[in-house]
Amino acid sequence: MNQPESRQACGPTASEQDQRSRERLLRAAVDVFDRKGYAAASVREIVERAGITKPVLYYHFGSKEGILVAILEEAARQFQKAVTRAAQRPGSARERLAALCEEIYSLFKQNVPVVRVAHAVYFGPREGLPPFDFNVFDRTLADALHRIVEEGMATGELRRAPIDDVSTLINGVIEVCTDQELNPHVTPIGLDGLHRVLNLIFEGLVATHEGKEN
Amino acid sequence: MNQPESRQACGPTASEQDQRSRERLLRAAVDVFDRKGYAAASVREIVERAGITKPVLYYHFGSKEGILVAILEEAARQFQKAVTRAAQRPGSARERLAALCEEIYSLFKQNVPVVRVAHAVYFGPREGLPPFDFNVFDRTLADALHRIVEEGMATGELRRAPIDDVSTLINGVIEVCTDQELNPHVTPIGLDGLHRVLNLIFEGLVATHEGKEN
DNA sequence: GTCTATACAATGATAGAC
DNA sequence: GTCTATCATTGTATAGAC
Repeated sequence: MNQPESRQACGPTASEQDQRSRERLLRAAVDVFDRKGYAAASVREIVERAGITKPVLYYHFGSKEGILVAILEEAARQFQKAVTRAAQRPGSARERLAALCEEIYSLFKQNVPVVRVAHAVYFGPREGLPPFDFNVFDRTLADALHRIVEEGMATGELRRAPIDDVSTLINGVIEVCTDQELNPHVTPIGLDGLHRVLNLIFEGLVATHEGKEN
Repeated sequence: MNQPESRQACGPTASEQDQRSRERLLRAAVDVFDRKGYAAASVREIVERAGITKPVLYYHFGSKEGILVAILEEAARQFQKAVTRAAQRPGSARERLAALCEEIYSLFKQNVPVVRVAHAVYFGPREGLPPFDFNVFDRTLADALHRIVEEGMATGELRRAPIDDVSTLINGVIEVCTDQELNPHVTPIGLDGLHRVLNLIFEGLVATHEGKEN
């Protein structure tokens, strides 16, 4: 995999060819898993779409499950990177929460097929699960949310309330907006809509706030 | 199916036996679809679990897909019934929205396996879909939400805002709470949590409301 | 590292008796 | 309406040559 490359430029190396096949397989697998579902996807269709043959897939990933795990691991890396990046931004709690939601929404919007595959596996059957820790997504997001909300309450910017409830609520906003991107029959609310909904929960839905102290 | 029953009570009728097999098959199918996923579920396992044989399944439902559609249709009926019942309740917009959320949450909580199956198919692969209108769920809920929110704004109880944004928000609260029931790794927020989160969005997250007029 | 050819298990569905 | 027995197809995975 990592052998030194002391050679002239005269066509693809063996390991370059290697990487190219790997990437083609990953792209093809995401596409087929997305359209057919993991269980109904056939190795035959994946390799045909990648323009190579079956043994190449088994050489690189060992099994059909192996290529799914590789996809999920890459998705988890991207997700953690995005959340970490957003969580480190400066500003008020409200700004930082909005930035976090925006970051995740954009990431999902740019990778809809992968997100659909991950979503399907996450909520999918409990028997026959691939060896992958699905809760990295939850934990990563929950930690970031918890930290920001806690600070927002400490500075008095946010109302006192159970932190986990607030996290759940923000989680719901992200979820409902991203889920709209996954469903082909629904017209997504978009980034603007996401911000409008966030404003709603910060300002509150009721018109008169006579009893808001606590 | 509906032949008259002019006979003494001396053991199960043919049509009674019929219904019994049908129900056993439906229960077994929900269980196996839930655990293995629709595509990975085998007819063999379903009929074994139901304690009957393959031809009985094909006699009643025609195909593996047919039994899935039957499950979804029954789920849609239950859902519409629950939403209609909740939407007709009296009270303030806030009370009615809470009642609607509670009704749906309770229905889902009492039928987790079926909901998981429906959820998986709803977000599942677009190719190989069963002949079923998945948007009955969306439309039923969206209509009910729209009506209540509209009335709440007309009476001045709720702040003026895009109705669809408010609907999306309530939708997100329902979604995030019910999704927690579907994921075995997460401890659900429960009915109390649902109400706390709803209170949060009605009252708003920010501590000081200096610019809350529109 | 990639190919051709194939092993072998499991699947959805049906024919025909009762 | 329910059974036994069976079919044709498709699936994942691999052996062995290059």
